[in-house]
Amino acid sequence: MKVIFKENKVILRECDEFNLERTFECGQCFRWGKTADGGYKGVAFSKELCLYEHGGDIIINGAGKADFEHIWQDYFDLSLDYTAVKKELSSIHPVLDKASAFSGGIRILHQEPWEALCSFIISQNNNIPRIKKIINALCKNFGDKLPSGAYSFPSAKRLAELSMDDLAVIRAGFRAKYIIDAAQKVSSGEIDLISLSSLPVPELRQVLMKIKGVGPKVADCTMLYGMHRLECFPLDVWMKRAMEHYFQGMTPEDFGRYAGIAQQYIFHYCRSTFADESKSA
DNA sequence: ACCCAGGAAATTC
DNA sequence: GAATTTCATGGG
Repeated sequence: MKVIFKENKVILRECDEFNLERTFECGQCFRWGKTADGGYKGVAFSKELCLYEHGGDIIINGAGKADFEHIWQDYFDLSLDYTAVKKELSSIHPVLDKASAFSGGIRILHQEPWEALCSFIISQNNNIPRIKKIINALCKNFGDKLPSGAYSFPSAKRLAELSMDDLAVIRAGFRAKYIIDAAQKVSSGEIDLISLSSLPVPELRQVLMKIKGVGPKVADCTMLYGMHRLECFPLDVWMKRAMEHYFQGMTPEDFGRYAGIAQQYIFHYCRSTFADESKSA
């Protein structure tokens, strides 16, 4: 991959395995959306960015060299060779081979730990359009206004000050008390997401689950999407179905060090396949 | 009116 | 302890 810096723009040439739509719409993040001109715009690390695919290049609009090297290279996981990852996954199971080939271009974003934790608490027993709506309201009401007019994701410290009444405007329902508990534990230092993120996965999972509203699934999503622990394999209703259908007798550990990427490939594959079945039925 | 939504806590058996 | 019910809210 070649990286070209141009004013406030970064161009990625010969960047394999980066499909914007699949990466942003696969359910790992909730603050990116398609623009009228076919790009994807979103906010992360309190900065707004817009990406385009153009003639085989990826164009990152709104980032200079410093931010690219400090934030976005890591955020978009650009140093991992996904072609090699796919090859490694393909040999684990025939269906995974199929799912990997089908779902090329998905990258696991390295989001901020607090944003991932908070977002996946909100995601429980919920659907993606409404998750996005709630998070959007959360940012608009309690985040900081950026120069672009967009809003940052509010810090744990900011949310820890809020009462249930304050938080009612985001219409999070029963999840509101979980958000406040998480914000208090994180901002007080009782659960220090940064220093914890080097713990072994099983221990880290147990600590995260001390937060109200955080069970195994939310904990694993936080680790996978917010701490880049690629060996995590969140088991939701879709994945449980997939495990019964295609991977009987296998456990998340059987998917190896890139289990989280495998999980995304399988998720995308299953949803597309089942959606097609219901269309043709 | 009824059903479901990338779950987890509370309750019941 | 494992199975079931409840939890707010909005969209289809």
